[in-house]
Amino acid sequence: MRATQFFISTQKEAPIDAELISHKLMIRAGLIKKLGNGLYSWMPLGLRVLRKVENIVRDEMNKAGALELLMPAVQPKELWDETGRWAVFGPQMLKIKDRHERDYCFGPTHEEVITDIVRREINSYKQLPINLYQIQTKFRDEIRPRFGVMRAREFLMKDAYSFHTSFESLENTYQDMHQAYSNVFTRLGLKFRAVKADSGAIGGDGSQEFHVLADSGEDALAYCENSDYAANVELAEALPEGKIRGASSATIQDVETPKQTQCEDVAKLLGISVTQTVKAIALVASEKFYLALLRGDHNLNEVKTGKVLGDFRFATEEEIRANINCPPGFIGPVGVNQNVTVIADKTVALMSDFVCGANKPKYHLSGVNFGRDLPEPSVVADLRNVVEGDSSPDGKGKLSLCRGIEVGHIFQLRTKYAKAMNATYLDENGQSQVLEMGCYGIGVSRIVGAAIEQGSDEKGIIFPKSMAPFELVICPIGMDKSEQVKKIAFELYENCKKNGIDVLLDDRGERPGVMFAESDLIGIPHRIVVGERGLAEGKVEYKARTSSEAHNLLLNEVTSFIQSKINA
RNA sequence: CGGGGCGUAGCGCAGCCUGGUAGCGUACUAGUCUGGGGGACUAGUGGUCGCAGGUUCGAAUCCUGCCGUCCCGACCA
Repeated sequence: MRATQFFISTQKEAPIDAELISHKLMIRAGLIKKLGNGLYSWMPLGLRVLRKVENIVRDEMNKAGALELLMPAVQPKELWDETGRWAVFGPQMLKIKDRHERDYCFGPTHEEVITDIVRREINSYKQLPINLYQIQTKFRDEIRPRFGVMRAREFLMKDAYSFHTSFESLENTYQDMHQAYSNVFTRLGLKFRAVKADSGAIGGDGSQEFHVLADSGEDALAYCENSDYAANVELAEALPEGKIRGASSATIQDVETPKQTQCEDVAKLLGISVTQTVKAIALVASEKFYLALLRGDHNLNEVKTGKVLGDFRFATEEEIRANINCPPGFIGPVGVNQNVTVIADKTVALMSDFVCGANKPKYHLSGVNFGRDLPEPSVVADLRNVVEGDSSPDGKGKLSLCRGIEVGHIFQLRTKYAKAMNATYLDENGQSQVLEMGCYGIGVSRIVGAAIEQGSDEKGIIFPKSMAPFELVICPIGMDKSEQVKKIAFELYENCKKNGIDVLLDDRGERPGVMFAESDLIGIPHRIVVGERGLAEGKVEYKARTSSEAHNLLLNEVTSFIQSKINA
């Protein structure tokens, strides 16, 4: 591609509303343009990157035996009523009406549509298993779109759906998809990790997420250094230390804590470890008032808590005062009335001689013990987020934490959708059976942002070679002054093209600084500079995007050298 | 949806408090000089100051409402 026949529109300054480095650089490099909240146009340069990602995803899906199809983006309400998800998805689904006032949505996902296709077309066990996928635009009316294409409302997704006669068959395909996903992210050149995950609104039984590792990621991940255990913190099991509660030795007493409302401050005042304190979090679920007990240094895990209480919310200050007659900051589980249900994290349940709120302003209690000073908690469950150093649930060491960007998610849906939509087949015995189902998503457009989070420097984007918009840029210097430079640059360009190199010839006649700054900004991995200086010796200059040093190449070795770099 | 901020040229901003000629940087156009890391100079193009009301002789500026957008909390590829 010649730059004069292409469209490059870089900016020196990033828009003020861009927070993440990837968002800033994608705007500055002119890969995307914002149209509205969570809506982005992919400019020709950005689309080249997106297509490269898409093609790798497609290739690996095909290799794994999945079949590509394309379903409508707009879907009728009736299908969603069959599974009850018209209501469940709620405002996240963009609902629209046609001219006849019929209800439709712009598809946020396609379980219903694919299940409808399969129940009509698949009748026999002989046709199974089958794995169908598409790469298509989705729309989810996110509560808070942000970070450019990382959390856009409209985005490009690869979604695959498999159907089976047995759970065993589903597990096989699930493993195949797991491998295919690993292949995709490896080929893309990304540092990633597969983790156990919560299934969320999609539902089903087992699920795993694939995360690109980045400090800016929105998800916290826990993993074990000594084993392959890894899970989203939403799900990662938090084990208590030890198995039995220590004996009580202290007597319960009031301690004055005039200003200390947080466990850390109380611990500091008393000169004890924060791990000897217990915090009580007031929650309301189904109109009932709960106190959730956590160790002072632990945090409530809302996904886990939701599994215990169902839909819940934090209590308001008024509700707290009404139920325990005490302002927040000094509340605790001792001496509460019958309206209050105390639930405890597993770690708390094993604590003895602990410190907690006294249910009167400016006081805490120390030396508190279950069974003696207050009843055993009504429920003991895993309610907290794991922290660095917790024991790994597989018993093989300690957990570490890192952050990730979710770029893929695979689910074993089992019969959730097939049952709701009556998707059946006839087995070998002529019996009607419900289909087993799996589904597998990759956020194609998100991957571009995630890759930039992993690869950039002060000059701009450092794309992995798999996704760079061009593999090579040729920068002729003083092209309009030197016929020789121009001639050689064009010859090199033609030669590279002939050899299958994805090359950009910067024939705009820009000054060298501009060409260098822009090609670095957009992340082209390899650069050849053609100038009179080098040509006098029959040489051109090569520099890698990631290297600070350049070196000379003989003209006749350029294409083979670049090819070796690209294939390395 | 709750809390906070911001809407002035493609992008980044000043002007608003104290009402009276709409400005700066960058980008863009033309020319000259330049020519190995976003170069210099000169001359230009480009804005119904988010929208609608109101106050006023006069509103980017003051008041009211609406809309958009961003940040902090609950969703997801």
